Amino acid sequence: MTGADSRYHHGDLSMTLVESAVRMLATDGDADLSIRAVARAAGVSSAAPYRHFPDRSALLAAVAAAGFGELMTVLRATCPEPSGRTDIGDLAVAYVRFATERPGLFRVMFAEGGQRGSATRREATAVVHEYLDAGVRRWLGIEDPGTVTTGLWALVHGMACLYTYENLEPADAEDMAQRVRDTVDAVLTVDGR
Amino acid sequence: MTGADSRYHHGDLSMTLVESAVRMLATDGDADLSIRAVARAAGVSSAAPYRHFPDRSALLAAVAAAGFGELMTVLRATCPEPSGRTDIGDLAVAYVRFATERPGLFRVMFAEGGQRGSATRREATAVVHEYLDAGVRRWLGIEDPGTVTTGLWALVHGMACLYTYENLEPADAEDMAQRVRDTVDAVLTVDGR
DNA sequence: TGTACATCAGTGAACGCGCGTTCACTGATGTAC
DNA sequence: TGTACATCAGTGAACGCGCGTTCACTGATGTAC
Repeated sequence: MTGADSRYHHGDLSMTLVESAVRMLATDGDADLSIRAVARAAGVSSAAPYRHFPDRSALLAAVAAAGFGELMTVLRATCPEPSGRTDIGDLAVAYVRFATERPGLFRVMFAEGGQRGSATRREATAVVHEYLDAGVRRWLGIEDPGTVTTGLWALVHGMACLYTYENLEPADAEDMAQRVRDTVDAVLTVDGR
Repeated sequence: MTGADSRYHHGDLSMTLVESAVRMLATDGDADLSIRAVARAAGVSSAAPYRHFPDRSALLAAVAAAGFGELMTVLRATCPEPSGRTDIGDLAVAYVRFATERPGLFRVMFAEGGQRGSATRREATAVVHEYLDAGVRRWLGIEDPGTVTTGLWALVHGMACLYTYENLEPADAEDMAQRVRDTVDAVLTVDGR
């Protein structure tokens, strides 16, 4: 996302800015990420970011993109090649944990970063979808599991939102992991056909 | 939420403010809902709201509460006593449609309105959960479907989020309704036990 | 019924603030010769 | 190798803005007598 910046002779400010923003969100999940505050955190003047981003929303988009990168790193580290129901459960836990541990970044990724439906955003979410889709395909052995994948993603994403914004009773990390697993299991074994 | 205000001799400003805020969110889903802007929309001075709400977050909380009221009205109108899989599908469609048609209100309800985990918020979401829980109980005929209910809610809420923020390809209302139904069906009939 | 009074919802001006963005600048860097 | 120059990332001051909140006020209302 911040590639092609290495030619800048004064270090890689655009990457530094994104990292500062991510750190701010880690410290305060409700942080507002103003250009000025991010510049301050990065130790540069408030005009400096404009050498790298045309405006505030471009910075937010870059932060969101970095967030999607981190999410994919976490998911792949959890399970490089998901292929069974246990893997799905592990991924669900990792996804929800990512959201609850980094609520600010999660918020920017899915609600604020970049204008809705921008190409960059679409690409980032497509990566998540394809990764999950491949896993579901291996798991169920069906050709095109698109709808199932969307459903599973929505299920996991929904839990992430509800837990992150404390619409479901909070629990410690271990407790939450178990609840997430139980919930996925419960939905997948409903006998409602 | 705005009860006990009828004693104000100058009309019911607190209700007017909430309604103005809801209308602003309907016009612009990304509206920021500042005290001043809401007061302006309601046709009063920017100090007037402070006679009814201690601060901005209290106004947001009232707007969120109104939103939950509207959501429940929509759900109950869709299906007063859900009891079968078709009903679940209808509710899913209604829920997602509510979110995509009123993205601003939806955002305030679940992400911004009132501090996270406040009692009011907890109560509002509990109403949603209990309504769904009763439906799932009638549908599956089991005593305590808590986990299934949570899962279904997360599934539906996840779709609402992903469609609202255009992380899933947008579609017209009818198309979306069909996709939502298909997605719920797909997840409920996965043979992964 | 009429009047004096207490209440209190709403006013309008003011406060201090942080914001996004622009602009002319400066000074470190890399390069052509 | 040394020098003059072009580049351009970062500066610091400034702009105009809308914000949340406070405050002394005013004037319509309801009520006690």
